[in-house]
Amino acid sequence: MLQALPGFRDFYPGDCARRNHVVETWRSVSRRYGFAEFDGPVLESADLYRKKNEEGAEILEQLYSFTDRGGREVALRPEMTPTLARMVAAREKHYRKPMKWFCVSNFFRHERQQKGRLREFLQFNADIIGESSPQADAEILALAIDLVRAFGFTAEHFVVRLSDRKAWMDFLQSRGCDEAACRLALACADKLEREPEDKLNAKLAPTGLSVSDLKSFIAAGSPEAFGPVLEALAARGLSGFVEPDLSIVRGLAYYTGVVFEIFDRSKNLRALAGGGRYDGLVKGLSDGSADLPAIGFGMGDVVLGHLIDETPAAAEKLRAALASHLDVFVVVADESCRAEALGLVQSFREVGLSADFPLKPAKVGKQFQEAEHLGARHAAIVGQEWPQVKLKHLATRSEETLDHAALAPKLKSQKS
RNA sequence: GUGGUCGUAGCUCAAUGGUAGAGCUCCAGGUUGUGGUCCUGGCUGUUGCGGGUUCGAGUCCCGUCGAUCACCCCA
Repeated sequence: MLQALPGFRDFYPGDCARRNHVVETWRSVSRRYGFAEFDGPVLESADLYRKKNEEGAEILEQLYSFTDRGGREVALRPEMTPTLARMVAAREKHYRKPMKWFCVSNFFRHERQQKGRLREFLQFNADIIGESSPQADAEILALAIDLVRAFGFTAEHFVVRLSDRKAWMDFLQSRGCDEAACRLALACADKLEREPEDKLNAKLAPTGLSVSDLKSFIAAGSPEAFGPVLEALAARGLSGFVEPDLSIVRGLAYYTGVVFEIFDRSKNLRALAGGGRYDGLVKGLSDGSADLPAIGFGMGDVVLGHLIDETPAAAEKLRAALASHLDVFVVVADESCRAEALGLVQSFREVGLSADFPLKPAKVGKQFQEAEHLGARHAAIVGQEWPQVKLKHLATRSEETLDHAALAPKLKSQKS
């Protein structure tokens, strides 16, 4: 039997409910922060991604690209930032600054899948464009923290590691590194925990630095630039979620200031989210037509899902959120009353209650079983008593008899 | 792209080279208009696919596809 492509997922009803819950959580927290949702096309010109990655970057290898029927080279989007930069550049003058935008979209990368990494995934992105102050940095960090907290995680489950590319560049330049040497040194700093010291020292040779130089810079701790950001987070009561950690450099070349990654405390998983300040990127991607400072981050659904599953508190919160809740199941106790039952079902649905009923004749006992399986709160029994109807509250097993016309208004008022 | 591990029912897994099984799910029943439990019965397999070794392969060998983990990389 044909199955889904490697790294692509089927969303059966349970998976879909889960995904929707994640998306709705992202959206509600973002709106609380005053961010506006946007989206762009799933398919873009391949040039959009080539422009940003001149030097044979991995991401171009991972592009789902093809030639469309019009002879254009196109690609499924592997990330949002180029699209965002394009959109911002096109209408930059129409929006007041700062622009606080977020999106929840699916992305595609043709790479070998493993834990926390698929070929198609959902990612939340949030950016503040047009504001360079540390207040914007703190706002983005606070959003990232509250986004994770909204799933039931606390400071014992995750941590935001905060670093600063500018501090790194200042340090490297003070040691005489040119641009290429800086890039090389940052790449090595990113691998300090993963590659043996002598190998890294060999790589670092052109920069005139050594592993111990990098380590002592990291050990020097928190640069002054963190001050305002940390204060703004402290004022929100969010200090406990952030740790200055200069060992975070992130792979991308375009970051210019604060960078951060969110990790689970057990460090079982790859980064839950990551981002930073990229003040030159909009200008670069728009060929100079718009020059705006920006900071943003992304959070994927795959690692987040793993962490939820591994954290009892979060898993329980998700389970509770997904518990099915049917307001009322209409039991057709007497088939001769099916028409009346249908009318009753419709009256529930028209006032906004969720209602279900058996599509074919079934014994009353089976119908109650069905009501249970569907997680119904009430059962309404339509039979010989019509126009009177018995209403049963399934959890308490209590019953009352009401006129059919009174049922929908009653349940509706109870619910609200 | 490189390497390790693993592919048996819808799901989770058994079966020394010797007749492919269990639990759960699902479906149907358990006679009068009331429940998640319980009882009975039933369905599903070219053991991922293709070769090979063997009297005989789910089991051993090769290939292939898929899954998974790591490397790489992480926008």
